[in-house]
Amino acid sequence: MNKRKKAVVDHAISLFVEQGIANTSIQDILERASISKGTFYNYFSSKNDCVEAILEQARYDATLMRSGQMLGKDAKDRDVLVEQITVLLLINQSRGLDMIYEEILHSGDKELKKLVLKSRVLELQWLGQRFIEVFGEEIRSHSFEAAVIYYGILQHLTFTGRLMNQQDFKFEIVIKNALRYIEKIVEMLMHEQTSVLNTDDLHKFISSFVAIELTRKEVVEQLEQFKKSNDFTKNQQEIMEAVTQELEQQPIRNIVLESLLRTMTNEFSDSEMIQVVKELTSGLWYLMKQQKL
Amino acid sequence: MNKRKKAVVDHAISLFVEQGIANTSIQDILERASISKGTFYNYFSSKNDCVEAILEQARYDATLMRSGQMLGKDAKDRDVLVEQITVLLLINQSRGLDMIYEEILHSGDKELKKLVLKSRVLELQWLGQRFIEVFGEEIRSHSFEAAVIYYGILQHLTFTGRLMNQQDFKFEIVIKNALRYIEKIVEMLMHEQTSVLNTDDLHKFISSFVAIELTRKEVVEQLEQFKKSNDFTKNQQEIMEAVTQELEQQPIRNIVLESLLRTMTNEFSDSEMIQVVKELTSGLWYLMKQQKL
DNA sequence: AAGATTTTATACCAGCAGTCCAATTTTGTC
DNA sequence: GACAAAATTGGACTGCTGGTATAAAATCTT
Repeated sequence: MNKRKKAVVDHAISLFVEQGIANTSIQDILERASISKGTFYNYFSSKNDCVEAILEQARYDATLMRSGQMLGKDAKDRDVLVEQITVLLLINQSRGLDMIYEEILHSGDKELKKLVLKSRVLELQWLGQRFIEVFGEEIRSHSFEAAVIYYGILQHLTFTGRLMNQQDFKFEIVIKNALRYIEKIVEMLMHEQTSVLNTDDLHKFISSFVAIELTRKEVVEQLEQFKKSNDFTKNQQEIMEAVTQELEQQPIRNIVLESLLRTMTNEFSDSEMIQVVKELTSGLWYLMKQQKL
Repeated sequence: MNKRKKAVVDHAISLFVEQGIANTSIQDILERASISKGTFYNYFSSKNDCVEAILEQARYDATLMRSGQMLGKDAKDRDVLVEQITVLLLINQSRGLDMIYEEILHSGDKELKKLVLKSRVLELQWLGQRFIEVFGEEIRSHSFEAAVIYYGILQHLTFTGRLMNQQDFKFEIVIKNALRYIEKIVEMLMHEQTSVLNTDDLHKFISSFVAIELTRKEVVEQLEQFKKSNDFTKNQQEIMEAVTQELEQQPIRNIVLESLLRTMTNEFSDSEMIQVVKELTSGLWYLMKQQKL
């Protein structure tokens, strides 16, 4: 993204945080960013487009940060999980993004809503996955519901804390406490089988956000398609080749595939294909974690 | 309220539920309600005023319903609590009010936000109070935090359930499950003293929503009213007298008043007046902390 | 220096909330 | 039923919004 464009985005964020998205007019943005209307509409096709750029940027930063964070650490370690959640909440809060998310999520705009919803579902899924890693494979069938409950506790407590403009409000404590609560709740969920979210609906739901309809074969085909084009760097070609190879193995070595996917995402991060690549990898990731590869 | 005005409110609600508040123009309301612009602005001074009327109406209905519900029932009975929460959620959902609440709460409009916030805080306080009745006096200091957590769980689960447009989503089950979760959580809260919400801030916060409009004079008058009744114990009469005296001093010695208020709340804790007394004391507490006495 | 691109500044459109007001209809009262 | 008071209508008007269009100026490329 252009340097100046990025500056506009930053100014827009600060305005949105200060007075909400709906209450911020484009005129406001123009004045704060010291640009003309023409320039704004040269960068963004609409106000929504500007918000989308913000969300995009945030999601990009978050995934980048999180993937770097786990490297070489124990997936079973609760403290690592706490740290991961903390970091995410902190960067969201420091930028005021969580309030923006909430506003969009409860506003009328369907396009933006879908975007935020998508990242939230992915977030919940990620958390559910991490719960499985930390609490054990046996909670798998309740992991998503646990994640939903966990976020509920977290969000309401922080929201109320912020409302009370409590100075000594410490994220880390809430995160840790809630984690211990959720541990007990998961126990009860398993012991008494009292799920609320129907698992069938759940899979349908998640799939509608993640490209679950992908099968291994389809991914391979798509990668073959890609490779025909010549617009790729050597690195990009090689990593695609490696992924294809791994996908054609039986059984697939998850650890290897995981590593390759991470690298592939990195390798394409500056490319225009990044969106497509991300959908592919997240689809594969989902299949892998669901053991459906 | 006028019959016709009520019809307008109902039409407005249906539109707000269908397409959100922000996305509903006054023109839309005029057309659906088959009235002219002049009439609308004869009823309401603004669009916000119309929304406020809706909220007012809802709050009125809710309190009416809830007060009738408890008559002659055991305050300690968990099933009664479940029933109370269920009824409230059901009427809110059936009218689509909860979505309206959420939209307002996460929108930019400060006036409406304050209104919704107020009813939500009162709601939380009520729930906390009921938790004390059901789970026992010893959880008092954690009751509000428990209420916050409870609502968090409830809201997130129902939100996600609705998102998945799950047909077999049963409120009652969520409410019951969450109640058992909260039981465990309260246990942990008490056992390990890991509150997140600072109690001092909490009192300030709640007080800012309850009985702000109280002035010192009004409190004194109300206490005088009380003292005319003979239904009080000697202790209760004496503490009321002491509070009155202190309030008539200039300047008021905060430390003394604080102490007296605490004692008064204690002394009335078993009385039916406890709610009124609490409103009085929290109002005073707020004034005191705001140095407006 | 010439040409391409970006930026600016402004005028313009339609839709919005809200005001104002004269004309009309409904309603209450005798 | 007559008549005054009150409620309702509907349109003109203001000022703001998001968004379009465009000619002139500034900046970048080569």
